[in-house]
Amino acid sequence: MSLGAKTAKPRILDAAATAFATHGVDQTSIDDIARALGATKGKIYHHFGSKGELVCAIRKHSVQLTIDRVRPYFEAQNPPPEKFHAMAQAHVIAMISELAYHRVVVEEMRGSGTGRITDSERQLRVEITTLQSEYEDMFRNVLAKGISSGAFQDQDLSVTVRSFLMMLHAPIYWYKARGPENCQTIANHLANMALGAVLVTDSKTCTVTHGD
Amino acid sequence: MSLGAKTAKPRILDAAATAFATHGVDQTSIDDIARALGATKGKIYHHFGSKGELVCAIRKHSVQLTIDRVRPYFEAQNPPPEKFHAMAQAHVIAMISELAYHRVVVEEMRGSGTGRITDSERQLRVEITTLQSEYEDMFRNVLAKGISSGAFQDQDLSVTVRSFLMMLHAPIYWYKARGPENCQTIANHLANMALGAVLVTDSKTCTVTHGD
DNA sequence: AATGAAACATACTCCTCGGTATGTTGTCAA
DNA sequence: TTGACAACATACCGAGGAGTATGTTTCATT
Repeated sequence: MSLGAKTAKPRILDAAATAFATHGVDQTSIDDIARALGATKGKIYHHFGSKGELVCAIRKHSVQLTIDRVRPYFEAQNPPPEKFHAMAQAHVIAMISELAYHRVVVEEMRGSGTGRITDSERQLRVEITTLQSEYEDMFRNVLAKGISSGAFQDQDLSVTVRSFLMMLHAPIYWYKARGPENCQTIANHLANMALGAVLVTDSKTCTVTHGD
Repeated sequence: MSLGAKTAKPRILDAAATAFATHGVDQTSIDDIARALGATKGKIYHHFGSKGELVCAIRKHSVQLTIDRVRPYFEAQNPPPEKFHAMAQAHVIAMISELAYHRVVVEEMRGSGTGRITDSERQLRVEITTLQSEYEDMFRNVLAKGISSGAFQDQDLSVTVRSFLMMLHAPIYWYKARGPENCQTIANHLANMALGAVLVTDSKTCTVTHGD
């Protein structure tokens, strides 16, 4: 298993992610997904224990995909600003490239899902949280080094990370494919904004000197 | 009506917003909200035609609250950077101050709600869209002037606005009240980041452009 | 006092949807 | 050939919840 040809499981994930991203998780029934697959509930429940497990599998896949795209730039030997910019750019490209999967993640950001959760779902939840921490830590690391070097502003790391990551998530809500080059443009645009958001700038220290 | 004492309608809105924000819209039944009010469905359905109408009312109120808080700073006579910073700060304070209402808005960002929509709900939807456009236009305006004056980067306005607004929404997901002064700190932090994201900075001109 | 409407409470309908139990088909090993 | 198991399809159940129909109380009006 897991060779070139797509087996049933990933195909289900794709269909589910697309449906969830389009109409929302709660508005999408298992039958809807099955119909999109040209199959029935039986197929889905044969591979996934519950709807919650399906959602979790999508979330995990989303985070994993993002990590895979960003990590190479994290491990490169560059000064913090360049490294940060490259990572941010990779993040946006990830968002755009697998739009459906990442949309589901954002929708489930509030907390609990369907109330009753199975054991394997609890397991998945932990793995997801771990992966997310691992991911955020990469950015935390770059930011910390940038702050030490004096390139980045010295402010609360948690707030900073969560904030600009939120900004880099933005394309999820409004991106419409308009050519592959458009994707690079947007990614660069957002990466620039994110970099500007964390950089120390002289024009900032002199412009906003009036107290609040 | 509409004097100091809260009438039934706003009280319902408050309870609904709180419940929706806590457990999610779809996971919250009308009975749940009624129970939180110490009442029954009858009360709610007497004041609102459907669950969708209730959600829309919350969304509209959320946008209106935000506009009311930001507009004063928009109308002040300041150079774009200062004005932008003040507006961003006001936005964050709005998010934090009426957390529940704004959470509902973000959750409903994907598009359609409950499938079947009544007439008055359709009406509300239009009003909400109008208000949102009006709100975004304030930022568009400031940005445009800042670009003309050379203070802000000349990039796609729509992308820029939606992106940093997303960042200013971030507290919705993680803010926990820890004193009133903490609110100001966070608001200033995020406003600084947003400003940095749009400002022209010399250190940024050496942006990286590796291929992908 | 009589009346009507507003402001709810109660009781019920109806349908969706997650989950399950069971039937059917293909495949592969012994 | 025949079991045995994976990989589904079909049929069904049961709970929860949106919406409604109708009763009940309060209150202002005439």
